[in-house]
Amino acid sequence: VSTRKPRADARRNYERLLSEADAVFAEQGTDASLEAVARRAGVAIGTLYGHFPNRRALVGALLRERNEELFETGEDLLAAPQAAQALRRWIDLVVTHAASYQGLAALFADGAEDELHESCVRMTGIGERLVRRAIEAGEVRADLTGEDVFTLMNAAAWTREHGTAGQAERLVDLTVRGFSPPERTARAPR
Amino acid sequence: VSTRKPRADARRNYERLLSEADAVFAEQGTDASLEAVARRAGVAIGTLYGHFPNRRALVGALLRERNEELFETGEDLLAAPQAAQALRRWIDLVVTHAASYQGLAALFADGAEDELHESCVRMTGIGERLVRRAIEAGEVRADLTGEDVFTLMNAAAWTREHGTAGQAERLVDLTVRGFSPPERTARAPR
DNA sequence: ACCTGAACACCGTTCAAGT
DNA sequence: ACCTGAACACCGTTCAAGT
Repeated sequence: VSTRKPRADARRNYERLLSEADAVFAEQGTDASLEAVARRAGVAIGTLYGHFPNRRALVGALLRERNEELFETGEDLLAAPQAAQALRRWIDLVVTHAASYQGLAALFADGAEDELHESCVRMTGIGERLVRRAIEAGEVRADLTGEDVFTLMNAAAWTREHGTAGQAERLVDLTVRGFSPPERTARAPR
Repeated sequence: VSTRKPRADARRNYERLLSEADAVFAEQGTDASLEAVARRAGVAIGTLYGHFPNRRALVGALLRERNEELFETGEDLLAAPQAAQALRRWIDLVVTHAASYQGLAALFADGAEDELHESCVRMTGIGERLVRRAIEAGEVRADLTGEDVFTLMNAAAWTREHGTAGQAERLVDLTVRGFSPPERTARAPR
């Protein structure tokens, strides 16, 4: 349903809304007043709703742009030599990224048939592949799932929002330690 | 600054506000409309504010009553035979308890000089003693702190709110596994 | 095709007036 | 000493009217 040539002012308003939303959400979190976003973008509130039917749509459009780089790094990590380390690095990256807007973790976790949900799916996909690789390398326990990783990332991002970065890092440290496979009973002699 | 004899209607309003707040928060979370609470309690909104200057105060008063049993169980756990198991049980109890009102984890984590904060302090206190005992028994790593436990409890409670109970349990499982002390290098012969 | 902004509903919080 | 409820500020969301 894409029109080929959006009106020039519409395109400009769309862009300004996105860039002001980025600034406002970074300052005040994703619960910030949408009226404030419209005001700062210099348009009426109805214009904002014309482009984005709800808050999730606005955040979703915002992340589509912001996430490109993150996803590329994620793909690269799939080729990194140490599977478990790569997984850990991915977790740290996403947690840091998610903490850029306060409230984002909740939007991720709540889910809906959304563009925002698309971001989650892509994130989960990369996480799942990283997990599978680490399992095959015997570097994490065999029952670890992509969902476990998704859960941890959201929980840690939320902890960053509502606590210190240190607490969040510590949570990730401890949980990732729990990823390790059970102790081997005996080591084969050489 | 406590008056000895509060007026009978004031006392009744206070109680009704507490009990309706419990119901409303259980249904709609701690972000629920305070007007709705007042309405259901049959008092004007100003009466609610007269008794509780803000939302945190209302939740705090609510928890003071609700937590008594929890804290008693916590004290009992300090005498349980297996230190690490007791710690784990404590975590599960608090997570379940905290999940009774959606949004409670955020109120816990955000902190302030509050009655609500008092509940957190008592919770943290019990957690710290359970951790110390488990460290002394050599059942968890020596660098584990009460704050780690507090962080995990909040993160897991939040996960329960914004996901499934299964995800939250899994997060606790994995993290608690990370509590374990590093593998012993050798076992002393008998 | 898009934008405007008034309109409606709802809420948090305060406070002058009552009893 | 406590309660009432109007008042103010603010926000989300819709939609008829404009261009």
